[in-house]
Amino acid sequence: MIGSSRYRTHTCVGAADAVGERVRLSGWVHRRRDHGGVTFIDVRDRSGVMQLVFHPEAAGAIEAAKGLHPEDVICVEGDMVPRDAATVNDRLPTGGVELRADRLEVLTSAAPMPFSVEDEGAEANEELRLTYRYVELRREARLRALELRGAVVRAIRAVLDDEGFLDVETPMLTRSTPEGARDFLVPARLQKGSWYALPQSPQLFKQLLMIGGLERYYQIVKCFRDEDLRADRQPEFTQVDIEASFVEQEDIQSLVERILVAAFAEGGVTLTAPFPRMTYADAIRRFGTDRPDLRFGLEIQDWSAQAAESGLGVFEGVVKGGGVVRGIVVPGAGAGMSRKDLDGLVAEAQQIGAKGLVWAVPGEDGALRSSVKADFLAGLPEAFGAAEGDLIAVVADRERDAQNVLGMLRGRLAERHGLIPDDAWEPLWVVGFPLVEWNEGEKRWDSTHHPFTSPRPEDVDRMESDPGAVIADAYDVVMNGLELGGGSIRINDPGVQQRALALIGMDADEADARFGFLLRALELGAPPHGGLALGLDRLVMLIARAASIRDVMAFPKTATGGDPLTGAPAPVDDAQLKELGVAVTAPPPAAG
RNA sequence: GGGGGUGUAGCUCAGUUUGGUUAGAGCACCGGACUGUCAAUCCGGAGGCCGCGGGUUCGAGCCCCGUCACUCCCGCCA
Repeated sequence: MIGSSRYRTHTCVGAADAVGERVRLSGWVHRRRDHGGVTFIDVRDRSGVMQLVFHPEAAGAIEAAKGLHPEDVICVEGDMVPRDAATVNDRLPTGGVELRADRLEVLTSAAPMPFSVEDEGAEANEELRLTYRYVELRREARLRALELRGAVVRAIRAVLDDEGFLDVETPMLTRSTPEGARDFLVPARLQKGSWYALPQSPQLFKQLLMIGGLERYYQIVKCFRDEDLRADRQPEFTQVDIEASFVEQEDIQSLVERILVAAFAEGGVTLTAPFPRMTYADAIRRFGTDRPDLRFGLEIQDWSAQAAESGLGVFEGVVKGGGVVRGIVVPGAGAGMSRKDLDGLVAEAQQIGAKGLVWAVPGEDGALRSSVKADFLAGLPEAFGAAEGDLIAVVADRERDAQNVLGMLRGRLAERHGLIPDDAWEPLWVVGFPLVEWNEGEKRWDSTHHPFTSPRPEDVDRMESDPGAVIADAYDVVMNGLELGGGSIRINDPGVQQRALALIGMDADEADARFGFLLRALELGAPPHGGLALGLDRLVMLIARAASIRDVMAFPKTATGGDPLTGAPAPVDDAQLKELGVAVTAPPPAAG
């Protein structure tokens, strides 16, 4: 064990094997039980907890023990002894032994805690826990999450190192690119008026490494995106970034499968490779999302043809206008839902983006409880295979919007009605993404993945004539409805790259100004290459069965991007700004 | 930018339904008792800008308006 024996000869849990020995432990006071005569202290270090017992004979030590407070840092010495049979604690890994302490040194005394370390059942509110994150990290659950994260990283590195991948660092101060997420910017003091951007991913650098002949690169690296936060999204996060030369899609996929099998094994989850594949088109059609959760059914069904003849004005109008009428069946969900619940479901659908929602619940003898007159829905339960007590939710809209709403409702309803099995793991490759998508607001084509993604070779000829039909050599890996990572085979032909940039509205001059360095590099001998990036935080969150990405990060930020511990972000001195040539136009933040 | 939830002692929460005396409990804290506990127990004490601001009212923790913080979701996140 690393560490001077001045402080300890064993860890708290390790000492359990040292019965009969003289033992010294250091750690935090977990709990104190003072019986007037005999006094017990549970001392805790990273390994866990050991019970100390102080007897009145241990003069000096017991007086000090009676004065201890939770979280005092102490060093104790004594004899490891087995406990009497009657006092064994089966709920504690070290419950068969105890340290009969006769020397106690308080290394540091602690002020009263802002919240209890030992009572993990009482979760203090998250802002307070983040303000005192270093106290919260002492809790078992936090500690184990970080240990798991470390183990997952080690497992991933082992796979990549075995395969000859080289860990190479890329710059954090780099160039802003207009596509994708909003950049975090850093002013350049030596070139006032110019800015660095923090990387959204090392995308271009890893391609340049391939052109540089590295052949196999990986990096476990921080990335930055200035967008709104979510339970599974932080402004700075970690990617497992991978790129390889002379590879095809299947090579990357099987490598990533080996990585994920090893990573999930750290959490006791056995995954079977190869993972199933599904095309983007199928994913959207069946599940209304490009990252389907396959742990449950509730597939989207089409009722457009029948709806066109239903007699219901909304349905007929939508279908005539080129839209669709589609729905999902939630087994057993309708039986317990009141009119108020069902109205709430309609409101929820509208908040998600639906214009409306028609619900129906088949009852006894073919009766139908529904939000519109049952006559309009004749044949619907039969067509959808709905049984008595099931909930049928139907949306009529443009195809894209209907699929989107139903996709979201599908997940929410499955969750709410307990249709998601515990400890189920359903990995999936989604492939065959379109190269570009039409951006109606901006009236232009946007990259689905990013502008360096290669079209399938057989589609290159159609890039100009029918851009929307071009399929990309891109692939996402999905687990339980969460996107774990995505990648692609990259363009390695400068001409095709130029055409890809032109397709998303970048003329030759602009392309040259922004990505001239890449185009030039592609002209100087670029091997075929491709790769993928995994979201490490999300991956660990899944393996840890955590509810939030924050649970597997040591120092996460709040939903408004703040760090209650350090107070970041914060205003800076005028002198600092002047030195950088930066002026602030925003009003000063209100004092807390 | 939009929708929902939360905010009362250091912490976790009750009190808000139906406005009405001095706002309670457990843990933590301070003092005391206790020789085998493991959420130790028992006795006593201290601790409150009821998030903040405004309004209604004879009277507001409770009703109304605004605002802030945290949180979940939509938008956003190549």
